[in-house]
Amino acid sequence: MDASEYALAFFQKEGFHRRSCTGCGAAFWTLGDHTRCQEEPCTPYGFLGHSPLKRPFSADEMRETFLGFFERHGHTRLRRYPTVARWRNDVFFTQASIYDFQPWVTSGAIPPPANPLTISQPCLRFNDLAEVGHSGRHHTMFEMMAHHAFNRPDHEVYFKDRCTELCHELYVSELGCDPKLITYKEEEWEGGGNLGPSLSVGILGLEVATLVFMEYTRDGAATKPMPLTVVDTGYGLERNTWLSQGTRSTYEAVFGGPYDELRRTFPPADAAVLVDHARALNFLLVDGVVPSNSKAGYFARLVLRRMLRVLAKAPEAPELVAVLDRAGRELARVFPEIGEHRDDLHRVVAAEIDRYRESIDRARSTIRRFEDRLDQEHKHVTVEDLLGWYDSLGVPPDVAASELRHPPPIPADFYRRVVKLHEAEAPATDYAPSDAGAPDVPPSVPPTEVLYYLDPYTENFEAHVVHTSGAFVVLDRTYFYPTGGGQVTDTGHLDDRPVLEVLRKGAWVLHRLDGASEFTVGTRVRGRIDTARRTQLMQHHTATHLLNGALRNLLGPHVWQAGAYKGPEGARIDITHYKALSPGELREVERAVNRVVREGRPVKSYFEPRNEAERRFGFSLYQGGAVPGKELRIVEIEGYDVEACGGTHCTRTSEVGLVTVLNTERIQDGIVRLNFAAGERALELYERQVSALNTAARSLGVAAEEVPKAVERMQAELEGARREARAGARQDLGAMAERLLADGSATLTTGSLTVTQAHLDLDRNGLMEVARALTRTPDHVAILSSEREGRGVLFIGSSTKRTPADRLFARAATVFGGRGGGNGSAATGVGEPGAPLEEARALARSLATELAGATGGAPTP
RNA sequence: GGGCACGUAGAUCAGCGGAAGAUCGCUGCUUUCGCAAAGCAGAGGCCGGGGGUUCAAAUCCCCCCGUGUCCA
Repeated sequence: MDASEYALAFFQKEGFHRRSCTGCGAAFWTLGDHTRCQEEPCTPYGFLGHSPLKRPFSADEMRETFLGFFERHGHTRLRRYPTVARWRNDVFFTQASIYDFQPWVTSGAIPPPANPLTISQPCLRFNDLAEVGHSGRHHTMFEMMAHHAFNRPDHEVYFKDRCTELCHELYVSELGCDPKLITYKEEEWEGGGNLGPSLSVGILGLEVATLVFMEYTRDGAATKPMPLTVVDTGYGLERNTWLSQGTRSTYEAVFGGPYDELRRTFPPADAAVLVDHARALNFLLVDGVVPSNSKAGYFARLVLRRMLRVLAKAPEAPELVAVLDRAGRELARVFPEIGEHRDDLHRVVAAEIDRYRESIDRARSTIRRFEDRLDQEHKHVTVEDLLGWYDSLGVPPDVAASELRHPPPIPADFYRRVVKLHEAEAPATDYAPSDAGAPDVPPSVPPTEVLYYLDPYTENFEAHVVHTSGAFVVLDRTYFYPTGGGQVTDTGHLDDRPVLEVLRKGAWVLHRLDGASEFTVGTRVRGRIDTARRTQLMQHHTATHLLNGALRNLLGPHVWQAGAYKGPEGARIDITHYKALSPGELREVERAVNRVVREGRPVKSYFEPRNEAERRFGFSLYQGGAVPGKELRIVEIEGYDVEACGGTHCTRTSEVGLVTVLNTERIQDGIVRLNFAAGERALELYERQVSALNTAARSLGVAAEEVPKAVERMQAELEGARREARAGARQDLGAMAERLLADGSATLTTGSLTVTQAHLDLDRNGLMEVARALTRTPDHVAILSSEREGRGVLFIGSSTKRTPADRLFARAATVFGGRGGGNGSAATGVGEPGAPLEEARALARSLATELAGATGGAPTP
């Protein structure tokens, strides 16, 4: 990046000079006479014990000071966004304040909620999990304080100069830092296809802030200016609080009381892990993450289990919920939503703790059995075994070792070796935009005016064609609803041409026809919506909100919508929940929903400023994901459910008609899916089910209500009959064996050995059963053959070691030709077509009598 | 999203190419005034589902389904 990028007028005016750090070589700006940038490792921490700021700040004070400062300087204060980045599918968590505005605001698709703005955004990062507690400054959850500005060519808010000036003023005037202590280090920033200059702000060894200026887009090797430039700053709340206090670690500075209390029982590193994880878990849970084995839920499980493991180290340790609660109370002062869900949060945590205990108990017994087996072979458990158990059973190595009589030493790099186990695996799939397949629209085309919010019942309208591309048509205005928010596309007609699909791309709505568009730009067209389909979609969408509301009421506020689909044939909603729904819960939900349907409550859809809406309804608004923009579209079912939603809805709940939940399934750990239908479709399905039930009742000859009982009875009968048949067959085969024994021509007794041989009309299993019956007595050899599909089948059983069945078979096989084998007590095989079965049996028999130490008579047929 | 482990009797599990097992629980009998206990006898299995390989599959291979776990 060109050095001129950093030659800010602000630096010139204030008299900063540019130096090259003798440590890392990077260029930096300063008012002081530093030869090195004021960041670790070039400069060691110099604030421990004596802070450069005017006074120590608590975390709450620091946050308020920061936000207040930027408010006074023309910024709008925003409430935090959820820590779970539901509006993005490339990441699970909000990892920086700018994530709140990606991709829609930063790409220019949607205006920012305020401009400029300031926010303190709780962020979650799990990459340095192992460092937490040890480094003194790593956290899984931290707050990124920030001021952002979004500049359009026609509306410049501020950029490098003003941003740096604000930052400098914050530290110097507001926080009382000696201006000579601050260095601004030049750094190139690049991410997400964008790049720009950035300044890293260092004070006495600590990087306290980063100022990033998103200015260019990467286009291969070349770069081009962005139409929208972005000021992206980040000031770590924890670091700045630490700076102001100069304590040994950030944990003491930030966590105060809860940390000190835990220090009475735990060493510093463990106490830090507990307070850090407790804070992260509070946010995760309140934002609707249910612990599970994959995706976002796994991280909740991970931190929860780590807490349990740390707590297990001390016998007098508090309960996990107590630690969680203590952290929650601190947070609730600033984030009231955390205090509101306490009881529900406890239920979720209790369920997860139970699961962990069960899981460990299971693993323990597996480990014990494994060692028992090894003992018999005089072997011991290896480190590889421990790794395997951690990976597949989830037993931490110390727990496993405590279970073993001869544990291997646990290597220090155990967890690094676990990571190695996973190195060769395929990476997670990438972000795929939802408008795939739609062509780009030139920016000169005026944005589409969407009318479906004005009146969702409109069937016919007129509009002008403003752009066409292949089969796609863009109108100046449209009532067609494009696929989005889980609601599928409208269909209908433009003049006589069928509209198969409607997509949203940026500011435009694209109508896909059944073939190349022949419309010319400027033509007036008549649009007609397929209203039967649209009505069904609206019913499904409103029913989705009703279900969501009912589920949250019944199960608790940990229930969040984790996905939804509203099609013409049916709909589904996925919710976060820690166990499968019982039939009773399901019935209750269905009843509650249909009661609200019958009540005919108004469904109000309106736009409202986001801060106002958030203040009134809280974060549960964002069931479908956080929606950027100054204004939110609110869909409110009076007294029941409120969500930010872009879909089309009925205006009264009674229009939904009927909601029937078809079934539920646990689609993954922590997520339950409800398949349902509403309106016409629900009736249709209902009718179909009733008619199926009636048909079944008729053929069973019982009343409809009796069908379950009748089926149960039939199943029991069937089971009994099958058992009888099996017993009968066995008896028949037993009788056949009796007859063979009674038939002198089939058996031959030589000394103590009895040989029975015969050709029967049975399959291999039949031969086996007869042989089994015959060899129930000791010193018995059974040589049985049959023919199946033109090939001879031979089965030999022996109840004495003197005449091993496999040896007898091997002898028979010399003429039999086929392949087969077995063991001492049973052997079987299939012969070549036309093999002499009789001779084969005779050979086996003569060997048997020979082995029994006696001479046999002539073979009998 | 990916890796690994596991699905066998009501429960917990063994068996890992050659005729489905153990322990507990259950039923009956013996013993007892009765219970507990002991002894004996017995019932109880689509070896998760579907394909394939093989003379032969609970066992080996592939694909599903379910559960657990680790890693993103």
